[in-house]
Amino acid sequence: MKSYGEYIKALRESKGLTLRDVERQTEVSNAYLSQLESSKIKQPSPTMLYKLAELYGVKYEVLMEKVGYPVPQATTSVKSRKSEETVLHRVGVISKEEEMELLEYLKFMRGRRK
Amino acid sequence: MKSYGEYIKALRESKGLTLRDVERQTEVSNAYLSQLESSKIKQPSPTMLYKLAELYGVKYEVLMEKVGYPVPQATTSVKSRKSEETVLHRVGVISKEEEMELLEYLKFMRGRRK
DNA sequence: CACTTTTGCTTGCAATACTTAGCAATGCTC
DNA sequence: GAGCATTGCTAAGTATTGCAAGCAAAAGTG
Repeated sequence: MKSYGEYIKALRESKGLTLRDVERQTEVSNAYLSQLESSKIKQPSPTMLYKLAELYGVKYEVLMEKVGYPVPQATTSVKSRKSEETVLHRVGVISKEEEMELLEYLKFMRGRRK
Repeated sequence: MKSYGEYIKALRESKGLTLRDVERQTEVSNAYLSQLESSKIKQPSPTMLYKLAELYGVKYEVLMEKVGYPVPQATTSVKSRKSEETVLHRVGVISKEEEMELLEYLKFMRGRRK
């Protein structure tokens, strides 16, 4: 498996850009870019990856994955979509009584706010 | 806008977990968790956020966004969730603020009952 | 060839993520 | 109430991110 460094280096070169070109357009120092391309940085920040993704025209998630971060939509294989985000799922099982009470409270909240 | 710290703190408390409970289940030190909950860490790593998202049953992207990282699908604020057939959804779209408050209230409800 | 500019890279250095150790306050058990 | 465990938190330490400065090799330019 290719290191993420080789990957982003290939991207840059395919666009015919120098490290300093990229520095100008992304505000990331050429020194740091160089370290990135040789995979010397273990955990580059998402912000950095985003800037590069934008400039190179690749998906942000792809870089995230290359670096080894967990990626939202597990592009890799099957992800059980079990944890759909619903408020109910977040707080765990809710009894009927609790549910009723929460609904009451939500109603109250909304009435109050307006 | 509520800080990300308050948000994840509310999540933990709504589940009735202590910092050391979370430490055991996520391998993240309770000291660090405490710092996270008071937003003392400016850029917590995606890996950390992922662990918390898993444990708390929240979408990874939501935490990423709260922290201020770019998110693949720039889903800002309200975001209508896909209509799940949960009671809360029947009531309509729930904003982040409302969600926060509901979590608080659920915590209160549960504490009261025992 | 001289001389300048451009290129990728390395070397400190400040900032900060994350941990281990330990504290004060609260809660439990007898 | 004494003794012990649990709670959240801070302090101090280590490691890593990201930058500014500067270097040697390569590439113009005359």
